[in-house]
Amino acid sequence: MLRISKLTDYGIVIATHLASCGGPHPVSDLSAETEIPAPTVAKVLKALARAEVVTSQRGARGGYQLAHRPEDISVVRVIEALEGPIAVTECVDDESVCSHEARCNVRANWQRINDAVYAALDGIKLSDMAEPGGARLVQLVRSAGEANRARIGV
Amino acid sequence: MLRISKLTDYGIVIATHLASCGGPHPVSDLSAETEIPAPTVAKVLKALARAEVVTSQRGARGGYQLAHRPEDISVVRVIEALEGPIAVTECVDDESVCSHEARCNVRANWQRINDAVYAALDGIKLSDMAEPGGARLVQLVRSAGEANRARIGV
DNA sequence: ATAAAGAGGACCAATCTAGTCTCGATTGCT
DNA sequence: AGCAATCGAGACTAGATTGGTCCTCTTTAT
Ligand code: SF4
Ligand code: SF4
Repeated sequence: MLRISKLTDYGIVIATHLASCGGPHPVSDLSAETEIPAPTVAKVLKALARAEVVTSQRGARGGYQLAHRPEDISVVRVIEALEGPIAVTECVDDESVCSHEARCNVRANWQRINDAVYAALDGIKLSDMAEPGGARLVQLVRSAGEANRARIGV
Repeated sequence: MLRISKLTDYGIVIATHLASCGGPHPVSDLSAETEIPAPTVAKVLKALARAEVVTSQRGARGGYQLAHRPEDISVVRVIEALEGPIAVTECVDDESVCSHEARCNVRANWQRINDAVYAALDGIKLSDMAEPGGARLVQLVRSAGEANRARIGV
């Protein structure tokens, strides 16, 4: 598990699609192109628009397009737009409080892990997701592996 | 979001606690020491025992203890024991299938991201969680940040 | 004016989660 | 042998979350 919600997943798929084709796309087109039901596409895009990940144009010949360049939008932006701040544990989230916070001694470490996950996802931009090869992503995975090996080597 | 479940969190807390004190601990003790309700502690430990993260000893003066050395158990072991394989998206999971898999063009990239997350979490051992300072964890976070910066620099 | 689009939000069914409880099987101790 | 401590398996519930649909209203190009 440790899964992003399905709607968030759709958000990435749609945003990535928008990254590859320019101009404003109405929901109907995006639904056809991504094979995701139109009402769902609409729901996702409304959330993305509120978070200013995409911009909308109403009326005839309107639709959605990215609010910034694909290389300036990270997957974190999309995830946070759809399911709130990244927080692997409850104590890391500002909104909620865990009743054990006061005397939990793994809390500080979770904060660090959360930062690491955030940084990793923030390093991945929509432009990276748009290339099927994912050349840049390979770098990232390798870095994570190195961190792992470095740790073991200590 | 992108949160581990609360039971999993407890699993880490309990396992980390076991990492710092040796001998077999009965549920009642662990409950008192971690301030987690006993039935819940029991539920978590049963799952961990099934996954062979901890071993159990029944009868009087029995209890639970780690099945391996703390430095040989990563947080991934605990997470997977409690909520199944790490799978940020549906398509990465072997069990379930996403209906878009055939023509989804971000799928391959999610697989890479998933690998990165897995590697990062696998690099963190219970022994790391047990030190409040988390000296080794700093390394990891730094690595992730570097990967990010490297990516931007490209 | 009209038709094409998005905005906002209500709504529902299905699933998942957290947590409790009961009963039965082991096992050390005396 | 008997007893009390302790784990094992799993049923069960209430509440939260998720995925998905639908309706009404506003905006805007032509
Ligand atoms: S304070 Fe401890 S128990 Fe509470 S959410 Fe954080 S890590 Fe988990
Ligand atoms: S195949 Fe595409 S839409 Fe389906 S789970 Fe994977 S990334 Fe998401």
